[in-house]
Amino acid sequence: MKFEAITIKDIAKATQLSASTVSRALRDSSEISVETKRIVLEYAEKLNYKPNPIAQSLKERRSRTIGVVVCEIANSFFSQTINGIESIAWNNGYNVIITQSRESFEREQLSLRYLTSRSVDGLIVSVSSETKDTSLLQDLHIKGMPIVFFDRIVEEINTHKVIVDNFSGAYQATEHLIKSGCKRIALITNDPSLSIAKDRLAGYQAALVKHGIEYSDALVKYCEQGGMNAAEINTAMDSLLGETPRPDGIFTASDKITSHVLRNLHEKKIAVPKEIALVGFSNSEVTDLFSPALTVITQPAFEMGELATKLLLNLIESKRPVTDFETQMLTTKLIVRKSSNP
Amino acid sequence: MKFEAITIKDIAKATQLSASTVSRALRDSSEISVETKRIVLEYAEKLNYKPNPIAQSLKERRSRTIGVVVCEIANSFFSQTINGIESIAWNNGYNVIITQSRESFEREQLSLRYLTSRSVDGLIVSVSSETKDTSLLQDLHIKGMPIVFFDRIVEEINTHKVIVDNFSGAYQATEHLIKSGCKRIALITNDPSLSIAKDRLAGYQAALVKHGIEYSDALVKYCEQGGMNAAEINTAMDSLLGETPRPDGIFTASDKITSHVLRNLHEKKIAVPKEIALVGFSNSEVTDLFSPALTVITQPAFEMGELATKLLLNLIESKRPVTDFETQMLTTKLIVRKSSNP
DNA sequence: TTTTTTTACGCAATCGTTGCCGGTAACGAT
DNA sequence: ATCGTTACCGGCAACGATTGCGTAAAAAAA
Repeated sequence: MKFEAITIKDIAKATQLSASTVSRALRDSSEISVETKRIVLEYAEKLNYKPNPIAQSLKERRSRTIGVVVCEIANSFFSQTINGIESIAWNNGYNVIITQSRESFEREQLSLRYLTSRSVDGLIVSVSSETKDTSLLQDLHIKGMPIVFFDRIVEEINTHKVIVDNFSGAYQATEHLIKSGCKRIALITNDPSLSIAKDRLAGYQAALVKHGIEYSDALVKYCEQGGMNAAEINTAMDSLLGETPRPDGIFTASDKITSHVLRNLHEKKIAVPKEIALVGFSNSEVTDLFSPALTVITQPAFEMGELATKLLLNLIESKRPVTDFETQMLTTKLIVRKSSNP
Repeated sequence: MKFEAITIKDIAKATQLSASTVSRALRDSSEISVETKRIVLEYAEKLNYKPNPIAQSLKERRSRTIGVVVCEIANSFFSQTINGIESIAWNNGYNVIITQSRESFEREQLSLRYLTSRSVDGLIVSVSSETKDTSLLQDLHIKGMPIVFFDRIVEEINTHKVIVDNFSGAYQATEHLIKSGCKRIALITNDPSLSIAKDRLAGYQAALVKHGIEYSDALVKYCEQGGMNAAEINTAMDSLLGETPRPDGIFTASDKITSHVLRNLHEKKIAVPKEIALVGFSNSEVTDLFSPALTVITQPAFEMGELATKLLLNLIESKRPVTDFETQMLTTKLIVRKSSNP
């Protein structure tokens, strides 16, 4: 079952012209007479001719397609980012192919290989929490593949990056918990190898220091799979709740972790915020409906997607190799709700 | 800035063979000697050769790409469906291009034109709530473009379809509200032109009839934009709450509508389920955390995506035109929680 | 040894589009 | 009459991979 589109040759045959003339007429070349152009355009219009982008890609050695690698589409932050990416890409005639690693290094590698073999013109990447080995990305970067990182960036690769001020976001969240009266604040975050985990940990620590609270390793839990499975978070919670004195506040550093932690607290019938206050990174649009309504740090996800795409298109369409890369840092927003208000 | 991949010609030059021989060696043709194959394969392996899919597409007149049109990625139901679509597509060496209409007919048309001009091999579509004119889709279908509809299907086009049993889902939900003691049950649903809205309305009505409750038009509200903006839902709610006697139960027929309605009830400080019970279609993974925990009808979104893709691949890879189409109907699941338990 | 068959490879065309070169006709200038 | 210009258009080649056809050399059969 095939869907046959009409080609330049069809128009050439019908108009008794050569393919090259038709091509030029369609591209409004000055070498073609007005009359010929009229005939060709009329015919093309009638048959609803659309140039075959595959043939164009082959000829121009570019696909007008960008590849996106995120860990999970069904995650508010990333789906919002993707919206931003698509909006800019579409406006510039670019196509977007989305892949997800589901926090698996192996799947990420497969995605990258797939996308590059599919001849994408550039990549927008947020790495998985399993990704320690960045050699493939390095390789692609060196070979000239335009890459923009966002959110979970790879520090050692020098290219455009889009992030939020994770340090200050975490600082704000932690400070807010302190000001709400919490004395022992736990942090549950992603794998420590991730850039965002490092920055958020630093912000958390800085807020503690600032307010004269002693930092304790025992109150910081890392989730290697970033909350993909509940078990990981439950283990972390069990450990935290075993501490004496028990934490009276938890700062969670990702969407999934935040909701899993709240669920865990519900299951254990621990009152939020009365017994334990909760503040978390989350871009979900329904956290105001949670029980209790969640205090969250949100990221300008859509804007991040837009920005990353603009930067990528700059790279792709730059005539000469770019060596001057920038890291754009946007700001987070703290939305105070009940979960942090004992 | 260009990323140059290695081609068959590079291998040909290096091995002193012709491009055709290299091609045949790579495809393990019997016309090529074992020794030559070894040399070629070794070299290809060393340089990490990957055939250029664009060139292959041009030659084979297929892109191994499927286009997806949904109204919104950042919606649990659709993002889960997309996960299902991608999993099957990838396993079969197919690429997925996702587009969103955001409930706009115009954007949907643009998406369809874009995808077909991009030479996708087939389409998976869930139409927008604005879509009354299906002529473009009809046209594509007639011209031989393989199409599979899911969720919001187009009844008048005869092709494969994947849906859930919306009638019985709505029936269950409504009956559950009745059994929970509700006497006046309102329905807030999508634009009535949508297939799912019709089926869900019918299920709602059937449950009322079955239990001897009179149906009233005043208790049914349609949201043309399917809950894309809160205003639409607030208007519907104001109207419903103005009824006397006021509804004591609401059945909401989509993800977005459900959360907007709950938010509206919160704002109006109406106790759920005490004053008004709430049951809604939702595939969000956090409705158990809502205040109160939501009773929901969930759909097997991932499976729907998988199934739709399998059906589409059947169409695409079928040698002869397919005339025998099927409509696969999966079942919904009612998850009872607090919001319906006065 | 001669003829036939088999093996193993190259040539050229193809997919749709476009850049480059070349060619022709018309026209004015010399 | 000859040359140069300009306007307009066609042919060829190429992008990378694939394939039908042709053919030299090697092997087998006569």
